[in-house]
Amino acid sequence: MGRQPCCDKVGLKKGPWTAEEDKKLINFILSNGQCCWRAVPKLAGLLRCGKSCRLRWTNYLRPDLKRGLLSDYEEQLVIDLHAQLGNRWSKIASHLPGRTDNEIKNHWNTHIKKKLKKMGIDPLTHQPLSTVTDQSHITQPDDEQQPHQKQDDHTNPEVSNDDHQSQPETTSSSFQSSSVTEPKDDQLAENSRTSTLFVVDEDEMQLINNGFCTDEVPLMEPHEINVVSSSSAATTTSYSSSSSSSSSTTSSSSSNFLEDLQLMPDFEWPPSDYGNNINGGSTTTTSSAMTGFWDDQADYFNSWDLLIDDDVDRKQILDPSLTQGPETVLDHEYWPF
DNA sequence: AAGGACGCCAACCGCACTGTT
DNA sequence: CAACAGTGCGGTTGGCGTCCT
Repeated sequence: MGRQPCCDKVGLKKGPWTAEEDKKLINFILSNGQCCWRAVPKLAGLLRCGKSCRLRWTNYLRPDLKRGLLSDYEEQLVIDLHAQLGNRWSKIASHLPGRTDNEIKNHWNTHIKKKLKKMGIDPLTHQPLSTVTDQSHITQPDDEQQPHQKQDDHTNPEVSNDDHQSQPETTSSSFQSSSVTEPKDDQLAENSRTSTLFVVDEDEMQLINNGFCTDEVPLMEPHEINVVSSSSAATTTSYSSSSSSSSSTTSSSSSNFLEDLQLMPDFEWPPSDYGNNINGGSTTTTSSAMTGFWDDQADYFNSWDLLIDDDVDRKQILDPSLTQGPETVLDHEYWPF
């Protein structure tokens, strides 16, 4: 039985998103939160499939995203996590605040892979290349084959949701980490306890263990969403078209987008409090940090009229008593459908 | 200066998983 | 329990920008 396509593709737009579309999507999620992605394009007036909307939001528009190249620390963390998790990018991303699986995946394929190869380490097995090739070409003639059996994990009935019992021995490589643990993952936790290479300090450890999961974070406050100015919204140029890998152009693509969307010239993005608190604490801390930011930026909402047309929606967002806290803005119960 | 090669990344595609009926 | 709907995830691709010749 073939799966039904996620949406009726006839008449739907594909390709890079325009500022206008971004605005509509932000506007809609701002008012209604994240739910029922299939319904989003219709309700938001977008000629996109829901999947595309979700992707655009999670990978690009979400305000808690970090932009720019991965830091050395993040990169090392990715390498380390990859040694344990394989190509499970979403899981890896869950350990890197503000990073998306797509971003990490891209970074892995474009930067880290090469780096490791240069260092004489096989990016697939995290073993020294010489010994790896001896072993790998026997069972994995294809250089790109996955050592961690990502797909098989899902289909193996003996494997639980977190499915790491199928982790091959190769994961206990020199890149094993002592710092990365997943509460639900006994096998990985066990591996982690026995490995030593990647050491982080306590704060980092706390950050990692608290699992600032990007997938858990989308509870965002409306004030976190940059407002599209009428001028930038008028353009039909795709922001993504300016993206590039070089550091200079990366900033131009990523931050240009944010800059373009900013309405208030002195608006700090991301809020310094936000970042500091994230780096220093748990998701709970983050939440309170966000609340603090929320308070600080209360006046900011006065300029939202161009984004939110519906007064009621705005009141719900602006009035904490109506929202019962910022998070409720995205509460699914808010959805009238 | 021109154009081909390469690198990068946003977005798409399709399968898998999970929850609901 | 099967069928279906919704969503998540990872692999792949298209297009743009930069580099190199």
